[in-house]
Amino acid sequence: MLAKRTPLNPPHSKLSSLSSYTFLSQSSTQINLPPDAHLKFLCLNGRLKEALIEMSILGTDVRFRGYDALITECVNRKALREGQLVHSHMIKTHYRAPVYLDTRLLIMYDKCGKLDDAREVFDGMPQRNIVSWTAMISAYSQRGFQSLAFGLFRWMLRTGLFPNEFTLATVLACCIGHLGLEHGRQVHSLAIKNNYNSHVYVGSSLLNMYAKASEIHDARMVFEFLTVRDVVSCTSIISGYAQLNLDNEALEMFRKLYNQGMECNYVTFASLLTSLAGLSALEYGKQVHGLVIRLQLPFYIVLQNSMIYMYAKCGSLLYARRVFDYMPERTVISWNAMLLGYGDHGLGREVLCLFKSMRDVKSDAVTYTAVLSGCSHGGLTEEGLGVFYSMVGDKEMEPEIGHYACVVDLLGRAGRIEKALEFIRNMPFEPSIAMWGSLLGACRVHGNVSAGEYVAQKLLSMEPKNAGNYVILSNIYADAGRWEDVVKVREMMKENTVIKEPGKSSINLNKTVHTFRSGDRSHPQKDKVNEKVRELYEKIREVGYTPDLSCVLHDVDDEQKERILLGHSEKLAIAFGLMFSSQGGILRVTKNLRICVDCHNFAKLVSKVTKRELSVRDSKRFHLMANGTCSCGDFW
DNA sequence: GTAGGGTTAG
Repeated sequence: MLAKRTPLNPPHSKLSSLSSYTFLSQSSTQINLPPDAHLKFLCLNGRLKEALIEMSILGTDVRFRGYDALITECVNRKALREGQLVHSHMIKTHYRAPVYLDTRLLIMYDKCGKLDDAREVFDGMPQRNIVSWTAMISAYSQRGFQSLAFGLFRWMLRTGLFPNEFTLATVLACCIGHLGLEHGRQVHSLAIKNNYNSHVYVGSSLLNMYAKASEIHDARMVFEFLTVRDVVSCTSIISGYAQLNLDNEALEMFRKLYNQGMECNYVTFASLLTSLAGLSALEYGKQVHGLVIRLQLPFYIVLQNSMIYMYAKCGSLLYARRVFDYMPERTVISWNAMLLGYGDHGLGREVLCLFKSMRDVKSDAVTYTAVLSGCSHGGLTEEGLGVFYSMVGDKEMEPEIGHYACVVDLLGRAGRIEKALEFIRNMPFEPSIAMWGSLLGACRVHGNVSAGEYVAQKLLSMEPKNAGNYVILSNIYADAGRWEDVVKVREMMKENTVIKEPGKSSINLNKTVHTFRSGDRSHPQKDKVNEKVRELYEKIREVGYTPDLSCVLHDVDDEQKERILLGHSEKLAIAFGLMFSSQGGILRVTKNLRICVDCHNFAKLVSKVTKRELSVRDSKRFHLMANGTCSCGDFW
């Protein structure tokens, strides 16, 4: 109970020679405190000025400890004003600070958010050591000034100073992305030369640097060579996979390390949940949620955000919303994750309602992307356009190319294709692949052949190898009965040696992910599954299904085309789900590409004849199919 | 005294 103690003032003449002060506690018990502790006590109680008066009469050696104690307090409490007072006191009293104290001042300014003042201290230092350099490099790096940080590091090397493990870990963290990779490799060889390579801080910084530059094999190599692994290095490799969408690898890595007894914290789970979202692995997601509760991890916003995203991506909007509603505090990312979830499901009204209720946080570029694409997926054209023009009017948020792409999508979906083309002509960006791609889809839905040809020409010149674009153009010609042109599309495809990304669909049953590929011949149950597809095919033919042969661009007869269509991965996954799931529940299928028209028709009618709800998540959005109709309104 | 991993889109 130091708070109410009053220091006894010993005669000043004795101060400098004293190594401790005597205090009287409330209960009159005498205790001794060293002078730096006393100063700290004054500082803690808002009596900094008294502390500084006492400082003026202390001997040099004691003043060093006193200043150190005061600056430490200021750093801990991020007390800039007090820190500035201590600094000016040092100047006014002509105190010659050793390199240690100057470094502490530099750190104080940095921690109080005063980067320029930190640099001023750094520049004014008569001497600098490795700690001063590292602290300054770290200050720049942590505020995102990567090139300034790296420049300082190079300057340090030129002075002949050698980096320690702190410097290396810091500087590697600012070698981010492809541009940083070259620098990062040089720092890596420096680390090898100095035997810091397997240091756990340097190592995790290093493997993170490689992963962020998409060099995941190098990242893994660094991880394998670590002699000591801790929660950060383990999380780094998992999140490395997760950030590159290598979701299976992330999950496998987590499982392996978890079984080896790795320590997990909220960052580990946040990264893992991103991958589980990618895998639509709802059951695993729930298990992680349960584990987080069992471990009694506190409400870290980052983790809750990841949880919202996972539930939404796994089709459980109710759970996503529950997590969102229970959050004691939210960031813009929490709102964005929820908005994106509603948008993915085509719930435009919910998107707008949530957007209007945003409080305490400022919307960012992602918020607007989520709202605009949500309006588009929900068919709310005018509302979406209103949001876009409010952005244009609001000077604080300059629309980016992605926002313009959303508007093209909005107009296209509403059938206002000429308007969309005009919008593209007048916008301040070069049109992107995404814009032409969404317009081509609009031309198909609205049967606009001439615009479709124009758009396809633009798109194919930018992206000649993407098979999906040819398929949609073929659909457009087929719908118009222009069969000769369908043949031409097929020939164009051959000329361009198009590489078709293999279609893949998966379904989660009994806590196992079952994945099917187009024309799958390797699945152990393939015969039964094919039989089931055939059975469904016969049933839906009775309610009006005809196969859309324009979805097949192989040069084969119609019978063969039908066979190819029936082998599409989502049909296999749906059939498998119907065979092995319990009656009544919703079937959730995830596909890596955009669903084709034929599979879309197939799934809608299957939902009708089997009276089962189907959820197909493709690369664009969710399609919720029930009783023969789809939540996308046949537009995607 | 100085250090490493993280959540939302595309």
